[in-house]
Amino acid sequence: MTWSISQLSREYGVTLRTLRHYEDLGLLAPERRGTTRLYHQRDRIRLALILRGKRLGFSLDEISVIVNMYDEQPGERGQLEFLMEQCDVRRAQLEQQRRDIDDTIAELEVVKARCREDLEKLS
Amino acid sequence: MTWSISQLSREYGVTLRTLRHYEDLGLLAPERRGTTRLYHQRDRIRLALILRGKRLGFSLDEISVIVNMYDEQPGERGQLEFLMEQCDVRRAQLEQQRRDIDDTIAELEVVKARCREDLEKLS
DNA sequence: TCTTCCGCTTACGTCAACGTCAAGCAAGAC
DNA sequence: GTCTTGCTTGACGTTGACGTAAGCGGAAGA
Repeated sequence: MTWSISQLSREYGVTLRTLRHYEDLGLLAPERRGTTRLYHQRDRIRLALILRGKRLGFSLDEISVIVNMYDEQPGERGQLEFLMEQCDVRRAQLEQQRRDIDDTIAELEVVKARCREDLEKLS
Repeated sequence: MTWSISQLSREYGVTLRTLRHYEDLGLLAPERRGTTRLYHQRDRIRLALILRGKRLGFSLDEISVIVNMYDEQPGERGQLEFLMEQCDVRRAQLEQQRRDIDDTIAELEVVKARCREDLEKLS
């Protein structure tokens, strides 16, 4: 099962340009039948990872690091230790982000409560 | 108690240019003593909100909307309802982000576990 | 055969979020 | 006085993440 560039584009809500751009950056590497791109399941998974990274506000460079972490081959000791370190760094960053999110949600609820009060005074 | 631009800059780890840029966009509005900027507590709070928004990956335009939500005056019914709606929209977005974070953290743990296994095989 | 879709590459354009000078003012140190 | 330090306002430069043509190729339908 493979997909064309426009099928993938429609399905994930991104433009053709975007998909080609990600390829230029080495984030995607679809098969080629002649010059035409053929996307496999592994490309879809990568794309999903990329888009999730974007929703989290990471740059494509950072995303590149992250998605490549998922399919590293075993490698040598130093590299493995570096990879684990990177995991921890990302994790710390993500947990900070989650705290930020919780704080923001809490504050939004305060704003809403104030709105409700003001609305009641108006009626 | 007030702060100069370079004090604020040092404290929050942003450049002078950035602070002036935020002012150009209407995100900050420090007092002026002559031409010199004087930042008050309210400016510090706003800056903290802005930076938190950035950590969450929002654009300065979006951040502008959010921080201005915090200090809207009561206003009329339509506006209040719109504001509450905006709160819900943001909240939904933030909750999606939290799910993304949790998924990513879980996957990072998988990567780390694989690393640990590979390391053990090496020793 | 002609046109109409895809799809391809090349390349310049754009927008956000600043970076990076340049040039100038004002106040305190020497 | 002048030198340094800190602040100011332009204004052009840069980087990331694409947008937007322009121009071409191949397959498929009228």
